[in-house]
Amino acid sequence: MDRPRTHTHNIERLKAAGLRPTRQRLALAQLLFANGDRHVTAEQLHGEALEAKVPVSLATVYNTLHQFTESGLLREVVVEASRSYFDTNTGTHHHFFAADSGTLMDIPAGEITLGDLPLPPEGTRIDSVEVIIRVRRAPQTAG
Amino acid sequence: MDRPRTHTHNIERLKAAGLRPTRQRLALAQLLFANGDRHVTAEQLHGEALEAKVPVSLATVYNTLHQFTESGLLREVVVEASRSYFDTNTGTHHHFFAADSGTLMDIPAGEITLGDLPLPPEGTRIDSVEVIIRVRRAPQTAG
DNA sequence: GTGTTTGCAAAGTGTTTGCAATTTA
DNA sequence: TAAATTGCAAACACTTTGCAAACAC
Repeated sequence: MDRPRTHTHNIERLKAAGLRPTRQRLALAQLLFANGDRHVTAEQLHGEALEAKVPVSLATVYNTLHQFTESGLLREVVVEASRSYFDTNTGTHHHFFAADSGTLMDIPAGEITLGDLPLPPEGTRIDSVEVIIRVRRAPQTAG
Repeated sequence: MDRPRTHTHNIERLKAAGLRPTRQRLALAQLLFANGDRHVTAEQLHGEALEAKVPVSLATVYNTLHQFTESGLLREVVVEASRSYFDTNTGTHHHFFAADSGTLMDIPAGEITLGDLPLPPEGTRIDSVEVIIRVRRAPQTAG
């Protein structure tokens, strides 16, 4: 009972998304939404759930991440061919990605100015625009 | 002998990259670089090679794509969590991506204006900046 | 000849799926 | 109780790897 507000909030959140607030989904929502914006992989979240003494199967974590994404609670970010990242920030924004460490960092939309966009190919319309700035450990500031 | 120039060119290209111009690598280079900019997946390229009566194993296609990428002959584009795309255009540019059809299209760097970029996180430096514009089949121009 | 490259088939990774048991409403 | 959800384990797609045979120089 030490965080009734967040708990209640998450129940609302799930209900609003049309998802039954099950023990597993609530626990995952807790991990995802309790502390601000996060970027997680399925494995990561699964690990955290187990640490938090919430036994959830990896399959359920995957299912839940996808359900959350479909409901607009999460956004999927594709930066690595191998892993999928899920971002709790669903608004328009961009990312720094450090392949070294597998770390994603948000860049608020306002920090990048995009001029006019080119017209999309015939018969299509723009769905989203994302800027990915790949960074690497700086060897040294100077030689 | 119907395209000695391209053939020779590709031999040079491979040698310059420090790769032995083997039958397989030459054939793949032919498919990749003969007709302007391309975006291919390993499976696609493998299929094309077989069609062109050049028996290459999928493993070799993967190896070759990676060797080409390491040598700077190709660039890898990450837009889908499942597949890897390889782009023969290694210069700075951006992409339209139609998830529907799995189609990637180049956007010349000049067609997108990026204002000042935010400072990269402490201890890192910017490696690349890419804009991905996701598009979808337009339902209709108007309702 | 000698070292590189190929190709097969097996192994690996992250992810998805089928289905019985469990849980929610 | 009916319908949704879970979890296991098996199945999956894509990719990588080990090693003997084939090839390039």
